[in-house]
Amino acid sequence: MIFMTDVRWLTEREARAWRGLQFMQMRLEAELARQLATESGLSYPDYLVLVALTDQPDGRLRPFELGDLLGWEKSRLSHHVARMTDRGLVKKERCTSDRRGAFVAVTAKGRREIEAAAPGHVRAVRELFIDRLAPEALDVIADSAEKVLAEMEDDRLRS
Amino acid sequence: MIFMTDVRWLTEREARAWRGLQFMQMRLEAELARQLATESGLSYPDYLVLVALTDQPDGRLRPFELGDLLGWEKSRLSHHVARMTDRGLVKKERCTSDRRGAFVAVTAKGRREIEAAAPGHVRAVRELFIDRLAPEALDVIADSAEKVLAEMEDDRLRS
DNA sequence: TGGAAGTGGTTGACGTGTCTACCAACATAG
DNA sequence: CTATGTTGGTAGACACGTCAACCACTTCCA
Repeated sequence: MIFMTDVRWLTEREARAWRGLQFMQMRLEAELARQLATESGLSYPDYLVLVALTDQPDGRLRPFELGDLLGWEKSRLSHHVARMTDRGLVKKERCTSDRRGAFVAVTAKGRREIEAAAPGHVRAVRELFIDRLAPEALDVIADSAEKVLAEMEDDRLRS
Repeated sequence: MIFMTDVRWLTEREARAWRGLQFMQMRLEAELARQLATESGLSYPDYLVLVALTDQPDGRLRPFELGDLLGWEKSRLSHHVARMTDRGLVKKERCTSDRRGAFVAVTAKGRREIEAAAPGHVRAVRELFIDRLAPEALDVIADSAEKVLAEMEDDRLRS
């Protein structure tokens, strides 16, 4: 039986990291979303989908591959792809090898829009985040993220 | 005129930090939200609101103060408080000194629910994040977040 | 003092994300 | 071959977040 007194509350030092991270992330996402929305017709999720698709040689992916790449659940992906299809940014194609399946493919319009949006987005990521931190700090952040993600993955497999 | 060739794309080192951070944050938020939802009746936003209110001596705040504390826009706050009011977690009170204004106050039920939810949430934050990183890494993260946030604030004031 | 500008807060419409349930096709063990 | 479980994907209901418009009150200054 676990009692409340067993809880190890966060120390001031720990809380500073946790709250800081939460706040930074919230502000960064909001600012980047705003920037994308005003300088292009894309939302941040749209952008991520189009990056993943245009990284492929044939500009298309099976939905489950795209979902794994982005870390999205299949339902979310399905909804989002439907909205993007309505706006003509992507289209669906039949999959001949598995009749359940499909492909999500970037359209010409999708390519035009992401090529227009990418420079401004990358510039914003630099100005807001990358160029404000020392390379060593970026390495610590990258190492930390990989560690945390790897251990979450371990947990998932063990359960 | 800015040409695409002027864009300084992210180096592999920079992209590792940026993508890692994004992914970690996404997974952490999802996992914490899931944990809160299953072990209590609260969503993550509910939790944040209740923490802010119960931190106050009188358990209440003006909506704009609460919004500043959480970094939320007033519209978001208004919507969320309305939903929480419907569920009896908070209630609104009149503000006598400014007749436009109001207070958002925790109810007894709200207190009970957050006291029940907090230990599990803090335990999850520790298990998923805090306890998996060295204190020095946490300090670097805290410093980085404060730097990024401070410079965003500077930008905001300058513009 | 009266009107314009600013502040506190709400609302509605709409895009987004999650959960649950569901259908169709595949894989495979008997 | 067929029953059973698994995988790929969709659909609806609902919670959440943003934007723009709005109302009510306050502030301030001509």
